Amino acid sequence: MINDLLIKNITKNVAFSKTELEEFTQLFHSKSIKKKEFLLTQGEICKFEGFVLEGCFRIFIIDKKGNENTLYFAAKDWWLMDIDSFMNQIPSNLNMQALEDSKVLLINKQDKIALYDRFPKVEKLFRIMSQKALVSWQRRLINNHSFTAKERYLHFIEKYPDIASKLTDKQIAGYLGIRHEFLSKIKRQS
Amino acid sequence: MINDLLIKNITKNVAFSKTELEEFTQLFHSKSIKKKEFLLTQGEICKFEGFVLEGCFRIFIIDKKGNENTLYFAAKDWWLMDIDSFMNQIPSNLNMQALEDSKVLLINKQDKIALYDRFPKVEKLFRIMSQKALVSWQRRLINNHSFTAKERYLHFIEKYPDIASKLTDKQIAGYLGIRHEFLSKIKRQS
DNA sequence: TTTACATGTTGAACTTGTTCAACTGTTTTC
DNA sequence: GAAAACAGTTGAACAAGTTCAACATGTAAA
Repeated sequence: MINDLLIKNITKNVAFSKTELEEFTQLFHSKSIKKKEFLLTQGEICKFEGFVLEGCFRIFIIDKKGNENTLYFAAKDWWLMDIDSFMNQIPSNLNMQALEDSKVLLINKQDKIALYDRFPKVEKLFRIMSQKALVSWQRRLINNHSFTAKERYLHFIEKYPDIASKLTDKQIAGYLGIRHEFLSKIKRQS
Repeated sequence: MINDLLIKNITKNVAFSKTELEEFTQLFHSKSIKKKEFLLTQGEICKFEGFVLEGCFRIFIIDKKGNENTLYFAAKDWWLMDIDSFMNQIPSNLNMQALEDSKVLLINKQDKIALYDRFPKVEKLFRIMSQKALVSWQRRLINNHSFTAKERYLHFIEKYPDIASKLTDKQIAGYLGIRHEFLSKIKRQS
């Protein structure tokens, strides 16, 4: 079944009954995105929260200097959304691009609200998911402060080898917060 | 009333009835912390979630090089907690130090769980709070990647003048992710 | 299959930020 | 009120990371 991965993902955090899970997953609709195409581009309002079934996405911002700054990569079994744009219905700063042919499950705002209202446990689920994400963002900032680019690079390819293998060096550099020329120099010495 | 600030803070995000608010706030107990004393030190398990009534705290990590890396400052009307340590009852990496004589409201884990179970709206509240926090952590990481230390410094003192005025330059440097000697040089030129 | 365009590499000069040490000025503390 | 401890400043040498330009390589497209 197509929703197995989603069910497995959510029940890791909160227990749901079979019927609850059915109602839950029915509100998601699947969408295919071809390599290099965008699920969201900056300026648009983010009308969905998404869960990756297949493939991989790069979520990035283009900053004032024109650099592509990658917030995170969302591979299979990851969530992707612009919370700010979705919650407040304001234009997004984010771009979400498929790195390969991908498939996602999406839920729109009304259905998400309906889900929250129908099952308080969904609030708990997203509360827990957000708090876990918070912890990893805090860690990432500290890592950026305490480690050199080389250390961060080695840590990244060790921790996420599957994602790293799908990326160009430019994209990895955009995640590490360095220029790709410098990443090239780092790789030479290591 | 001592709890007015807390009530105002939570009702910004979720509406509660008067009786709900009473039950909610009753589970918090207040604690005074003298300047330079610690609400939490690394190695301890974080047994509380806290809300600052008065004063200001610095939440920092000591990294492998021995540098004090500040995650954030929590002034009046802010929450402070080590989510990871609190949720999973594991030793904390964080230190929470009062920058001046301070007063906090604390809730322990059992009471927090009781609160979640009693009022599903509390799940919503902390879900929303966490998601908002997530957005600002994402922004902060991007800012760290796209701006120089000088730009980050000027941005910080403009955005948080009240907090900045309570801090030593060493503490500000620890938040910006630079050495205090360099901050001194930045200030000279600006 | 050739063209065109992206990605990756390298070097040289440059900017940003670090390190260490010495010095000065301020708070604590006894 | 003196001594100790800490915060801030400065300079010089250094390391980390950027910029720009030139070239090489790979890859998508016509």
